[in-house]
Amino acid sequence: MARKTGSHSDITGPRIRAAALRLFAQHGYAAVSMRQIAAEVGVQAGALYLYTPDKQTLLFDLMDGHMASLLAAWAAEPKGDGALAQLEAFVRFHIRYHLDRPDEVFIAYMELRNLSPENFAAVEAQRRAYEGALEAIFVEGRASGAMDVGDVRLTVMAVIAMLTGVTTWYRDGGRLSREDVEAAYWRLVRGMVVGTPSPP
Amino acid sequence: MARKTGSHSDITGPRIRAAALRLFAQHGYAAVSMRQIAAEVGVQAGALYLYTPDKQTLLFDLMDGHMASLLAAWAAEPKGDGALAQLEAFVRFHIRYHLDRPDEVFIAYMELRNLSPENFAAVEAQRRAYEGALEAIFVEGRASGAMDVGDVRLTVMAVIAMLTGVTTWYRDGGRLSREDVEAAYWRLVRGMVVGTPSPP
DNA sequence: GTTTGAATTGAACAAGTGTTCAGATAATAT
DNA sequence: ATATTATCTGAACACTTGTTCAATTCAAAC
Repeated sequence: MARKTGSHSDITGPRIRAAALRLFAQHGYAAVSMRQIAAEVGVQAGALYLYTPDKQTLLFDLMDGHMASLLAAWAAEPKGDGALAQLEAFVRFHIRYHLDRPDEVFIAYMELRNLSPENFAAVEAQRRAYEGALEAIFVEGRASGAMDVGDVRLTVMAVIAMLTGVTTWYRDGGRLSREDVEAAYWRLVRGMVVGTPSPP
Repeated sequence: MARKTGSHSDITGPRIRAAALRLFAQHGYAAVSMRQIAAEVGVQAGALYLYTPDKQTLLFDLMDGHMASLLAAWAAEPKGDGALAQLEAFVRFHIRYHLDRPDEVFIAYMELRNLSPENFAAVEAQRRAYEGALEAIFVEGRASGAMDVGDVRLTVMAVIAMLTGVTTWYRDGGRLSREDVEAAYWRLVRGMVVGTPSPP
């Protein structure tokens, strides 16, 4: 036997990416075999190569697609006026977007070392572009006097690490709602950049 | 030929752990073979099994040992009086300790999914104990009125994620000294928990 | 100098790896 | 109903995987 009934290229392609995403996130790129991905889709391993040239490209497409979507979504986000309003928008956007895509986020932060040098450079460039968006907000906030930012680069890295970490502990249906979480993180970030009353 | 000249059990054991640590951190547990570890030590793959029952235990020992050392080091750290002083001690300790052991930290946060269920539970318990140390500081800080902490658990996770993230970007000999970094992060954390002047 | 025992080799095992491809099948176009 | 083509199978390729173990070698004890 060969081709299954109801098989279509435009349905199998996305299913392969979805299966790879799930399995890579759960077990890690190196620990997942092409045969496992194929089994999840209900297809033989050879069929995967109709949709991806190799395993490495499969990983790269997932990460590259995720970063591109992230940048596009932030570009399309309504930002409000003033640096503080933009910072709040960034914080809430980042949390919302990341909580909606835990597998993509996990892969994008964990599988960088499994990318070939060229693929790594491409993903890294997108990551820096995203960090640049937050950096621009801090620069403007400092210029306008709305914020008291110390080292901009360090603050960017600190805030992003803090926000992204939400995916490691937040679970839907838990003690806190997503709105609770957004508000709590915004309160923390706000405290980080609006000068404290009197340093000791 | 068999046994090499100058080979000793008490020298090979640590060298195996060191090689495994380095390779696991660089390429990931699943991507590193026992033969690669053996080659790094200058020994045949079979010899590794004099020092570890299997690959999984090798990983677990590294992670378990790291968490145990971390807890012991924090317990031995001079903490000072008052919740704010203890928080500063925690921040500085965490950064210093983690910057000194980038490979251990990387493994402890990235290879959890490669642990067997029992081993995972053991490491997770130690992680929770460490988080508990920070949680206790926040609880005391709130009780004494020295801090304005919202959700304690969320704040614990946020601060630890933020601090641990320092290992992803800090490089010795770069623009900032370790003292700069410690001071900058402490400033940020302080702002997160000492009430801001006037919420909008 | 001989015996003893720990440390290590090197080969073997069965299973799994990513990838290729000729051939088989089913949907589509005629 | 027939021909065409995109889709998928199943087997094969050469190689790597974690782990075991009899045989070998070296260092220390006597």
